[in-house]
Amino acid sequence: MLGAREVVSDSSTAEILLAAADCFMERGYTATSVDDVARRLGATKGRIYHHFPSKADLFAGVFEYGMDLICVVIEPYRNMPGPAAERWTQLALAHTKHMMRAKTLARVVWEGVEMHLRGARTPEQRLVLDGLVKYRNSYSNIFRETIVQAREEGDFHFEDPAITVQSMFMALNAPIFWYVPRPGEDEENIESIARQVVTFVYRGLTGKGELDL
Amino acid sequence: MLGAREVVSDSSTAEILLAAADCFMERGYTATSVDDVARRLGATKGRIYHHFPSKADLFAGVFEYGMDLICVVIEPYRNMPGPAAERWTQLALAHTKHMMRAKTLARVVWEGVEMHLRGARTPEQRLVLDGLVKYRNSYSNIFRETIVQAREEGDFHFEDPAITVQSMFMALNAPIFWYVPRPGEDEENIESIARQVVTFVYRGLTGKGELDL
DNA sequence: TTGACAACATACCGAGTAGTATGTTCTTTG
DNA sequence: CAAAGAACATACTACTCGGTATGTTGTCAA
Repeated sequence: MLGAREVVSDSSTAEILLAAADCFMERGYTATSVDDVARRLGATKGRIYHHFPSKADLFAGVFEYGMDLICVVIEPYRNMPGPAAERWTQLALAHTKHMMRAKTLARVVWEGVEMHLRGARTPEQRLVLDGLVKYRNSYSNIFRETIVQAREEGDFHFEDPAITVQSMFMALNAPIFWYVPRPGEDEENIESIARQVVTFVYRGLTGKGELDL
Repeated sequence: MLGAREVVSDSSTAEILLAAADCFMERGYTATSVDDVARRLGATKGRIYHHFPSKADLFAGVFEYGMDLICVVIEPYRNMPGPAAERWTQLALAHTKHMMRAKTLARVVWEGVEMHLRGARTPEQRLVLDGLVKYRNSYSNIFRETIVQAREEGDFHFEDPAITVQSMFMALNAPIFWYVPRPGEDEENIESIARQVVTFVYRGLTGKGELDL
């Protein structure tokens, strides 16, 4: 996607990406030094700069890796036949579960979007970020088209699609901020949480109740 | 709240807080230097360090200022008589509108919570952040108690209150990430957006529809 | 008038940090 | 087996940042 990088088949590069994801999640982009990532690898900067031209590109690599993963996760449901509302449910469930399973990568992607919204940065970093956010937008468009179609089919009800997609994603993504994996009871926990979160959003999309102000 | 600082009556200190809020929002905590804040003020570090012992305390000041403000905003509805569901609607509307009107401060508060969730930091910074997050939790407890009461009254339906409160707040806070104030048409815009967002969440809380998986 | 203190500005220090230039070792290929 | 390049490690530079120590100016009470 967007040129530059082939699929991460190199195992050394993949190892760097995972270590970088951990660091970026724990401290955030600016607070993470390249030396931090190297330390976590038991290596030195040399290794990282051999594979990535800059810290920004390392971050971009993690972002893209995270996006690639979640795209694979929801792929089976993208073109599912049947009502759009049911397709949305499967997409949302897969998405939300992945938010918890790959919490680290998900938060890096989040920070990437946040950084982009902040603006600023150097012109070249803008270009990189713009590309990444375009990737991210193509992902969110999958959901957008689905809920719009479900509205046309009479199952979902809302006014502005843009506002609705934002509200929806924020709620679905929420677990990446508070979910803490507990070894052992993980899988059933994830299932239960995802079900509750998706139910909440599903009701928000299907409900007809108006506010009496 | 939590000792240390009296109400911000000093105008110079207040000016510093607002400039700091702008900087923290634009670049984030770590990427914002004390010199950045000083530059925005047309001053130097000396002025800031005269009023705040450290960068962390400056951040804490902004956080506390932001929390003080939003507490004032929702105060009129805290003990509103009548059904909890209606009280929640008023609270949520006031909250969401404030997220857009005071977007800058709201995002600083957000980052404070995010920083706390990351853990790490020095022990003393932990103490400061812990206090701030306690403040923030007392705020979210207002909403928590309201929705639990509304459930007892039969208006809201959900399983785990913790999960529900998180999903709710994420959706209500969403505008701080994408709302961009447009001069002139602000107020009606804010009203419209807040109404749509709160309606979405309201339906999520009241709806009964189950997922068919 | 004067001394004391508040409210800053200026100058500086030590600790990082992104990035580079170069050395070293291992692997692959002709 | 030799030579070339990949995959790092080491050493270094230029720079930034949080924090402090100290200088300067205005204000105000005695």
